[in-house]
Parts: sequence; C-alpha cells; structure tokens
Amino acid sequence: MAEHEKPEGCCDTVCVHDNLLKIVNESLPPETELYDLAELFKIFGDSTRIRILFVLFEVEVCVCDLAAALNMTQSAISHQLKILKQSKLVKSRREGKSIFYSLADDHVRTIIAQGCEHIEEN
Amino acid sequence: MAEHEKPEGCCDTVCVHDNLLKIVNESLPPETELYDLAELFKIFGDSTRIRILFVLFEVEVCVCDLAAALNMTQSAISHQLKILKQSKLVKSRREGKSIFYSLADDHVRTIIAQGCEHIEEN
DNA sequence: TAAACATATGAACGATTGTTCATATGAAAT
DNA sequence: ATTTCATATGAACAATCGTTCATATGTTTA
Repeated sequence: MAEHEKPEGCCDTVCVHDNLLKIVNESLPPETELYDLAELFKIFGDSTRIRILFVLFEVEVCVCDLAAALNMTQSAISHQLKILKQSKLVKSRREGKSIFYSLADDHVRTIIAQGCEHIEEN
Repeated sequence: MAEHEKPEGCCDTVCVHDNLLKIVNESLPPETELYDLAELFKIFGDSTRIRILFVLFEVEVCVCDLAAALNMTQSAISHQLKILKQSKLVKSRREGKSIFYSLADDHVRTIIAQGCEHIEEN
C-alpha cells in the first residue's frame, strides 16, 4: 500500500474509514490540553497584546510608559497585562510606585518568530 | 551604566523616558505586520481549529470524515476549513466528490509544538 | 494623616466570533 | 437529464472579547 492510507471508498454510508477514528483517539491530546492550547494562542491573537510583547522583547517597562508609548489608556494596558500575566507570558516586579513588566520566558519569542516567518512566506 | 536602561525617574511629569519612544519606533514592526500576526494567531485560538490541525498532523482527510471524527456538523467544519485555508495553514485537493485537506507547511507544527511546551511548563 | 501618583479592577457597551439552519454549488451515478 | 452525494456559503443568534469610564488599592511624599 501507499504511505498514508490511500483514500479509497470513504464517505459512503458510514463515512469515517475505520483507521481515522483510531488515529484521532490515539494521537489527539486530551480535551483539556487542546483547550488550554487554544486559550494560549487566543492571547497572541490581539494586536495590542502583540505590541506589548514586542516592546517587552526590548525593554522592561512600567505600565504608564507602555500606555504612553503605545498611545493607549492606562486601563486598557493594565487589563491586557493582567491577561498576559495570568498565562505566564509576562512577569512583574514592583519598584516604588511603579510596577515593571518583562517577558516571563522565551517561548514567546519563538512562537512569535514562527508566526512572522509564516506571514513573510505568504 | 547597566545593560538595559536602569529605570530611573520614570513616570514623573511626562512619563515615557526618551529612549522608550525611540525603541518603540525603531523595533516595532509596522502596524500592518502586527495586525497580520495577531490575525494569524487568532486562528490558532479556537479549539475546533486546533483539533482539526492535530488530525491533519497525522492524515489527509475529507470534510465529512473530519466532521464525523470530531463529532461536529459538516457545516461547522467547512467554515473552519475555509478560515484555515485562507491563511494558508491548510491546502485542499479534489478527488471525485470529496475534497481532501492537508497541512500547507510546517510552521504550524513548530508553532503548536512551542505552545505545548509553554503549557507543559506551567 | 492627607494628598498625589501608579496601577488594578468591575460594570457596561459595541464589535467580533463560532455554530446552526437552510440552501446553493458542483461532481458522480442512474 | 435527474437524482444523489460531498462540500460551501449566507444569515442569524448567542457567546466572547477589548475598550472605556468610574473607582478602588497601594505606595510615596508632604
């Protein structure tokens, strides 16, 4: 046979050739992981948060500076930082009255870099 | 000085220390690219589409098989495949009455793999 | 202690999104 | 040609999301 299951008489009466269900059951991660994955990517799916992350690629900033630099409300930025922090993409540190935000780890860089590559190739 | 601009008297009167604006202007990609990036990640931000992609990691499938395997409406799956195709994450091929979908390139794998890593570490 | 400043947060509103339902397109078989 | 099967698509509705506004929390300075 071929490498990947020649699609023979699929979609007849019962649809779903036998193997597909087996594949799905064996290789699909559990629902909760799929859900968490989607939740994670949802966070990258907003241009305000993307802009925040790009700034944090370069410097550690406080909230009001971020707001001013991105020309947005302090409240809007604060709401987004909360979301970024909840998913551990960003961490914070207090210094006097200000709170400084920075990247939590390096997956963010990789993920966004791959995204950029995909875009540039299309 | 330190490596990264010691945050001195920021947020006084004018907020935004001088360099930040320079950094933002010089290192932030253009608005359109940021927007496209967010649009791309938005696509990964739905668990139905994630599940579809995981299936396509393993096999090439037609729409009705996908629908049956994921236990969803043919229409719902078709709408999502359209979105995945528009952003070139997925490609399709006709064979008789059926249309078979498969992954368009390998960035998808990398991006999702990085997402998984991030989740498993938190 | 009071005033000023930086940030966080809850409620509300408009905008966007995913699914469903009904139906249209397009290919194969009778 | 007509029916059947596989897929695509438009409209509609509920749910989710991002921003704004008003206000609360918490820190510093006077």
